[in-house]
Amino acid sequence: MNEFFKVLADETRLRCLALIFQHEEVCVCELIYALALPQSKISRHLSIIKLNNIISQRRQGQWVMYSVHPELTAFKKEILKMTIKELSNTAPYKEDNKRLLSMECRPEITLRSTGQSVNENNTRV
Amino acid sequence: MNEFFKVLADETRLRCLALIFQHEEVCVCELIYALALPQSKISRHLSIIKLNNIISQRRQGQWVMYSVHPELTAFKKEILKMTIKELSNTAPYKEDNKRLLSMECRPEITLRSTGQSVNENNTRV
DNA sequence: CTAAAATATCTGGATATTCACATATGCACA
DNA sequence: TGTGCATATGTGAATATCCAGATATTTTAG
Repeated sequence: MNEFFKVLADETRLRCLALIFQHEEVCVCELIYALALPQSKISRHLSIIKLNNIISQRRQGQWVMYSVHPELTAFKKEILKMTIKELSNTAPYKEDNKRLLSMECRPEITLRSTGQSVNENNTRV
Repeated sequence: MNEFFKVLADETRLRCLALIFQHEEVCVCELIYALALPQSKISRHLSIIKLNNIISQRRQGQWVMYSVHPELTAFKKEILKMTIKELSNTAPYKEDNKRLLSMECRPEITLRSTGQSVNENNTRV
């Protein structure tokens, strides 16, 4: 359990988690854009979150999409939901969300508009 | 907020918090006994929790009693309440609680039975 | 096959955390 | 005033974490 809180004990990881929870599924390049942080930093924090089974990833062509882990316990999901609700209207979380929404050519949008079904023909890791 | 989770990201601190929340008010020697850890370790972690305004302390004679900070936000209180509920029946939290209850001459009990007045007939442990 | 984009991982250094032990401080009581 | 209990804090070593920059891997496009 303290390992779970260790994951939440870093602002970069909370910012990633907030966007993933609020947008269902985001790819790494969207997080890099929205958080305006170096790619290696985002990628490393995502791998820490994933190691703790909070998120899962799937490759969609050239992109890797991250989403809430389907087997995340109700308790952890509730903690995250409450925390993100608490943070979502404060800096830098609010701005992160704005930047993501203003991003052009988002992979997620591209996938949806080209009719590629995100949930059907792919397996989650 | 990530600072708050940093406090929860350590098992010793979670164990201290669990007993403080469950018993309203406990002193350091009770925590040392219940957790069976070195005194300096308990004291150091308590000061970290206190620095984050999660608990407050008051001196009662020779003892220092710790309790939930009266101005702890509803959000943080709820997170802690949920977390402790989740942990209370697992090791080592369950055993901590048992040991505390089996402790003889607990200061808290002594204080209650003497009507909170420590200066009259308080005997040493 | 080659190049470029997206992502992951390695590396070394800076910083933070944790710990045990020793010591200091505050309090009660004889 | 001295002694002992309860608690806090200083110290240095061991360990963990975080970071930027470099490099590796996978995939798509040409």
